[in-house]
Amino acid sequence: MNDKFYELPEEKQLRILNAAMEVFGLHEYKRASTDVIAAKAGVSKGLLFYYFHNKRELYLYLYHYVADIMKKQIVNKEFQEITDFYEVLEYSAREKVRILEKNPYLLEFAVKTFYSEKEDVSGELQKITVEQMQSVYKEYFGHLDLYKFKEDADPMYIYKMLVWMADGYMHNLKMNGKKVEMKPMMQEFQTWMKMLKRLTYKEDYLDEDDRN
Amino acid sequence: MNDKFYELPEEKQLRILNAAMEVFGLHEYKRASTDVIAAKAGVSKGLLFYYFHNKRELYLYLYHYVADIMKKQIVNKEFQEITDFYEVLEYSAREKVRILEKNPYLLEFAVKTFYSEKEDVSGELQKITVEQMQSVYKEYFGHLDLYKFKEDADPMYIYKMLVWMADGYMHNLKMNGKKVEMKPMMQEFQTWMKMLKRLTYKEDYLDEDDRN
DNA sequence: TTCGGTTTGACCACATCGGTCAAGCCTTAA
DNA sequence: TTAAGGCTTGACCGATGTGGTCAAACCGAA
Repeated sequence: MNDKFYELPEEKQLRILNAAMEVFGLHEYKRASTDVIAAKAGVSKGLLFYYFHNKRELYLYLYHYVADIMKKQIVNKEFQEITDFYEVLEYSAREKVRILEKNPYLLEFAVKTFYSEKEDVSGELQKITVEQMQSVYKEYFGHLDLYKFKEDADPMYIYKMLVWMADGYMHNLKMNGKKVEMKPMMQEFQTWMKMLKRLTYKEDYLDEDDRN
Repeated sequence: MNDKFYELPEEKQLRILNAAMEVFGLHEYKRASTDVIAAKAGVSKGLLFYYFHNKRELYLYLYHYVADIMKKQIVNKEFQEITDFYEVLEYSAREKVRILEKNPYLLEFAVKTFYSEKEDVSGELQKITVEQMQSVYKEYFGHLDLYKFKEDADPMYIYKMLVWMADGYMHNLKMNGKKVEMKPMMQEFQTWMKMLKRLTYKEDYLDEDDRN
């Protein structure tokens, strides 16, 4: 890509990036039209190709951009200092939702990126995602107080359950044409967590208000 | 559509239907190519349009076909006679998975059908799905022993949680490029249900082996 | 006023796709 | 053996949409 892109006013960069995220998020790679992206960004197609020499380059840049945002937000100081499993989950859930509110099409883009066939871009992407998943897992479980769990409760498993539920929950919203909003989603998420905590923690580590 | 289609040998009907399910499941409506469908079915494009006069008709037929399969399997005699919430869930889960094993692309088709924009087909579909959802809900909850639940446990809510988890679980599989298989999925599902049962049923209605 | 980088959008060659149809194939019946 | 008629083919077409190009216009600084 053309490094001049970075010298654009941030507002213009964002207009282009967000437009691209929206279109790539709404359609699969091949049908995501550069014409539409340029139009949504309020910019000529020529300019788009001036900064990103071709569609593939734009897509890949976008991918790294999105991945960076998410990683930076989640793996930060505050995060490292929390040692309770459920507190970490709640914290990072909150952060994630905050990002989604700021970048409305980030979610769609991520979903399409993971679930579509990717075609042209396939090889390169597959590698990145797997690596990143593992690194996130490590980050999550490295420094946690796992002794609070009952013997027969596998934290990794609990974690996955919650992820699946969140995933399914969002799909359900989309199916009904609703937007992904912070408040109700966090409320759901907290209900689930409370329940699971009560189920999986040893008696000693349950607070008074966990119990009802 | 041309009623002659029904007079084809079933094997040929299925070849066409399955090919269409695969292609519509893999790509969104507009990019699902009739050329490819015909090729996968081992049939000329001309023949495809001889039986289904246009793409839209084929798609709509396929939708009803799939919906029928699922409904027939789930809402049957055996089903009506089960009155325990969790037994019903397990039964219908097992049935659903059995169907998925028989029709490998049914799942993909269903997912695309619910989540894609549908464009041309939109209006008609939206109505069908909503109605069907409600009818399934009624079917599910109409004749169940809901008194077994603790006061603060909402069965509908539990049901939704399980649906979300299953949804998320399958997406997770797909993300890792794995197939949706019966055994591990049912195992997961049963673990979830056991846990939820222990949490949500009144003490009196828990069997001995629910408790560990 | 000039100059160089930035921005435009008409333009192109190409690919894809839904749908058609004249022609062939094959079974059936006389 | 032949004629009829329905089933099946696939080359073909017009329409649409696409990524990418480029000469020209624009514009701020010197």
